[in-house]
Amino acid sequence: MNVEYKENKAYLRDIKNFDTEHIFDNGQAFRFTKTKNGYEGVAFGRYLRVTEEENAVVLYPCTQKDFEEIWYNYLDLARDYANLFSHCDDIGLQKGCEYAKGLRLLNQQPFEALISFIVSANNNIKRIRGIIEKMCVMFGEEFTFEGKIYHKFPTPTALSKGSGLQLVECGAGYRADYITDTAKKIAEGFSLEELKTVGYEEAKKRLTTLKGVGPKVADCVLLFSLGYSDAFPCDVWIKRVMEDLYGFTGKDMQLYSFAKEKFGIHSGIAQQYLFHWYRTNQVRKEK
DNA sequence: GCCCAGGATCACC
DNA sequence: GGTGATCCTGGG
Repeated sequence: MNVEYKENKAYLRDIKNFDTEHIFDNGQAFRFTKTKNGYEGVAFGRYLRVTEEENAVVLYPCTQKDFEEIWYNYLDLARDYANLFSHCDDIGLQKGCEYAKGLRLLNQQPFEALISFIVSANNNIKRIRGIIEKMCVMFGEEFTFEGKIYHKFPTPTALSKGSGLQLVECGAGYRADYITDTAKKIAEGFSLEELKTVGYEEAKKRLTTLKGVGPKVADCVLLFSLGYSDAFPCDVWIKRVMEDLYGFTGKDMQLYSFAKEKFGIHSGIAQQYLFHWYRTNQVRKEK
C-alpha cells in the first residue's frame, strides 16, 4: 500500500483486503451509513468518509497527520490480512474468508465500544444504531462539517450526568441504568486504556465488574477497541456456526479455548469472518 | 394482539 | 456453579 495526499484526501493505493461494506456494515461499529460508493460517519470526534474508487480507497477529510495519528490505526492498516489464516486449512474459515474478503477489524475508541455493546445486549443492529444516534444527539458535542451538523460520541462525564429517564427516551429501555452507572465508573477513573496491557483474562475480569457487561459484551470491547484479536464473542450466531460446523455444544467458556486451538491467536478475527458469512447467507441446517 | 429476537442480571437451588 | 425468569421494543 502507498498513500498519496491531495486536496485534503488520502488515496490509499495498492490496498488489498479492504471492503467498506464488510467493514462498516458487519455489526462492529454503529455510526457509519452507506453513501454512493462507500460509507460516512463519525469516529474519534470527527467526520470521515471512506470510498472505494478506481485503484484507491479514499479517506476524506484526511491530512497526512490525520492519517498517521488516527485513521491508520482505526482501519487496522498495519495488519496483513492476506496471510492471517493462510496456515489454517479449516473449510468453514476458508469459506468465511472468501465470502467476507476485505473485512477488517476497526480499532475503535474504548468508551464508545463499551457503551455501544452494552446497548447491543438483547438487541438488534437497527435498533442499536437508533439508540446510539439519539444518545449522541442528546449528550454528544455538536460540530459542523460542510454545513451539516454532526455529534461526537458523548464523553463519560456527559453520559454519567444523564438521567435514566433521558436514556429511556433514547430507547435504551432497561439498559438505561447500566449506561449511566458504567459511564459514572469510567468518569470516576476506571481506566479502559490500562486494560490494553494487563492481558486478556485480567482485562475481561475487570470489564465484567461493570454494570451491563457480561462475557459477550466484554469480548466485543476487547476485540473491537483494546487490541485483543483472540477475544471471541459468543453470541447466538457464532454458537450456531460452531455447533453446525464442528458439532460443538459445550459452554461458552470452553468455546473460547476451542476456538483458539482451532483458529490460532487471531481467533477473534476468524469469528468475524465466520459470523458474517454464516449470518448473511443464512447457511443454517434445519434442526 | 401476540410472539419473536437478542445478552445480562438476579433470585434461587 | 448452574438454571431459568425477567428486562424493552421494533418488526413480523
